[in-house]
Amino acid sequence: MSDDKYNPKEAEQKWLQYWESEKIYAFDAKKKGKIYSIDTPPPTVSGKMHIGHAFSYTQEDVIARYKRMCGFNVFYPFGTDDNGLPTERLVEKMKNVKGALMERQAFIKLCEETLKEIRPAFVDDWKRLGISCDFSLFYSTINEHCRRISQWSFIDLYHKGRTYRKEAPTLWCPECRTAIAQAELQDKEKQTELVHIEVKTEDGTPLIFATTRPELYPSCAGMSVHPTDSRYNEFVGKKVILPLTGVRIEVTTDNMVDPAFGTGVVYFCSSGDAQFLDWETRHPVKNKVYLINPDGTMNDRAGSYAGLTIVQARKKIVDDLRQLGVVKKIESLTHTVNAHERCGTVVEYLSSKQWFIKYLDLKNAFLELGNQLTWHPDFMRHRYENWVKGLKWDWCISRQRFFGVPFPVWYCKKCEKPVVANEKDLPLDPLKDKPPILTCTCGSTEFLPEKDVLDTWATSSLTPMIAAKLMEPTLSEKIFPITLRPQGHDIISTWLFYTTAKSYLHTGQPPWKNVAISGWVLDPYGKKMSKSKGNVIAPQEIINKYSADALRFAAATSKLGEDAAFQEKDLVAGDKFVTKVWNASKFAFMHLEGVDGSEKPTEVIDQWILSRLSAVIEESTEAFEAYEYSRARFVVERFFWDDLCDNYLELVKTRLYEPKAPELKKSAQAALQVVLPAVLKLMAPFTPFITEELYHKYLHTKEKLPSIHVSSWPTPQKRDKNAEAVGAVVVAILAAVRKKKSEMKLSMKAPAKKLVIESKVSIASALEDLKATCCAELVDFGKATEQITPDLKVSIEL
RNA sequence: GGGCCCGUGGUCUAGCGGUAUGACGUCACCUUUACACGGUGAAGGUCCCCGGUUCGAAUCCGGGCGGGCCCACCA
Repeated sequence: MSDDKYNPKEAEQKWLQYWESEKIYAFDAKKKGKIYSIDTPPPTVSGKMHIGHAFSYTQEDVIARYKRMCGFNVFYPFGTDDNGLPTERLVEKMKNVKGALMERQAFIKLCEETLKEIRPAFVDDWKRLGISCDFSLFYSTINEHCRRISQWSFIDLYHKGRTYRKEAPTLWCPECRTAIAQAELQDKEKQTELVHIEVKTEDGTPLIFATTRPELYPSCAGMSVHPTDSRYNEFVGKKVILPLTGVRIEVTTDNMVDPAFGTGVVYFCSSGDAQFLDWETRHPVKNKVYLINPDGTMNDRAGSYAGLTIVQARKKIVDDLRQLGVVKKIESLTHTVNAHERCGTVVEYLSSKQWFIKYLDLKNAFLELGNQLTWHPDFMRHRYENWVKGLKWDWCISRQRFFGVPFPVWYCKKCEKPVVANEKDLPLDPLKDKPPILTCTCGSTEFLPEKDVLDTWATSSLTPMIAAKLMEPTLSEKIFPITLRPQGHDIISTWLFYTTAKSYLHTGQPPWKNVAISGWVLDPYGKKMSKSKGNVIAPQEIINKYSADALRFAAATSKLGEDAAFQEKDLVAGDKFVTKVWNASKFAFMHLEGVDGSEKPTEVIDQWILSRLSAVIEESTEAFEAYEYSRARFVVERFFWDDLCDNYLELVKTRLYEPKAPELKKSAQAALQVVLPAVLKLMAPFTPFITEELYHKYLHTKEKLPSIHVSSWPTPQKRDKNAEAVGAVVVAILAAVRKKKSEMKLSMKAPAKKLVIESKVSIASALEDLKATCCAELVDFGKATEQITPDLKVSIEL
């Protein structure tokens, strides 16, 4: 027995299979009582699980396991997000194709097949972590179930008057050739040139403006200066003539002009320009000119620049202006521009027809909804509020892509009136299916299908409903609103906000009760991990090198909402913990053979450890209830290592091996048979594999449950303050003796000739245990010399 | 420019009103019948800086400095 060792590789595989085959984590639809439901984040199928996933999914799983042991019927589904642009990009890369150049249905089929091929291995990474999802409650955001709900959502909002279709300047990605939403923007540092161009008024006075976007020059609509800028007073209200195009425009004033930037003169254009949209609200332009094509090239209205890319056009226009002698200066400039987060391309604003969800009028309602949520940690609510307050656009939900949920919409060929599908026919594809009516109100019988697909967020913002509706209606009503939404702070402005918005629009309620926001995993130096920096740590390799338990142990060190630098030493610590639990259990259960439960803890040291255990159960439970799993892990680990292993087990060894009377051993057994199982259970949410192994090895026959993970969370007993006080003094004396022996470079087994104790707390009841552990030959109570604590002095003679 | 978070021994971290927790690393010692993947001990800290509140501050308040994230601006 003593040389048997724990092999995590074998054991973890064994338990993974066991949990799955025995359906340990299955949601019990028939069970009565309280449900704890989780809106599990569906990871985007894009390669592999990364270390950030490994940490955050562990953190939510720890909570799920705790709740399950507390008796909740835990509803913990698992989904994958494999809809839309990210999948298209992945498939294009894997299969070396371009969606835009393929036949539409062939590309969709290729996406579906590719997903089918890679999904199982992808999901396996999550299973390997030991998360306790019910994997039979599975969804993919592109499957029928999700398409149905996603299309229903659109129709519901359409009938509620919350969707509209409009031709308007929209954020546009020229690389992906689709409209995108505000939330999909990312900052990008860019090196560019600020070109100073001279124009003249009608009477010939020169005026110089500076721009980073000279390619938009053909659509120049006006110029502004700051109203208090004395340099330009004389220009206000006058017209200037643009060289090259000959267009006359008026100089106006605008408070938004920064006199210190460039020359203090702003020119604004009626196309491809974020600034214009803002300027236009104050300086209306009658004839807008859009210069840029959906693919990022210049169109016919750009005259001789037609067909050039934006970058080419910029160069050519500057060259042409230079030949006219009006380019006065070119400065280089680094500035931040908006780029599409999926591909990094600088976005443009293009006028196109798109579907929107109208919600800018609901900011206050969204803020109120955010208030109704319990945030873990609380300060994360500011991120949400900040985002809601800063919303400027309605939500553009149409995407000019292929692999996504189709809009359930057709248009009358004659009057363009949209025709929306019936709910009972969902899911459908207007490119394949017929509209629900034969004749439009205008009399026409011809309809055109909508070709656009829905924004992926339009579907993933429905996950609470998608999850709940995996169950039959009466049950899904109990599951919704979901108890917990776990997610990262990077997607508060997308996933969290959109989900809240949709829930409000459909139901008027918040989608969840709690949100738990996990932090990032940074590299050991505190920098963000990225493939380009080469500092990525693969969780699969970590699990192979250590174990899933060790990885989870490390993941549970960082608090919710806090970024944590990845430290390999945390894995070493996890590994050591697993070994230590194994050995301590082996020791304890070896001495518990033959117990019948009639043993009573009569010795004060045994009462001490039991009382300490109760204190730890209280602390751990309290921490878990506040979603502070890291504190829960910390207190249990300290109790286990310090109180239990280093002190208690040493203090009772003599009584266990060579008891002076049988009752003395029985008293220790009475404590051990409570403490060890409790520690295993307190640690089960963190290290589910080793605790399951030990449960089956030693406790299964007694409790007769199929798994420690469906056993009950320990309950604290009444504390024994006297025993706790005695225990604390005994531990302090033991430490003093150990220190002395260590200073003398002696073995801990070296005898102590004499020990004198001067303590305000009487420790007479623990004397035999202390004496044996210190190997003291003689113990006296009386005046001692060495101050240990204010209430304790000892003298040690070796 | 606005908001939020953070700043503790070499490194990471706990504590968040009574001068400091643990891990890793370093050093010394101990083969003690659960564990050498161990045990015992040691060295190592102006708790970012300056004010204030308080009998007392790492902990609360104000102001700096430094780092990070989100948002806005960027002609």
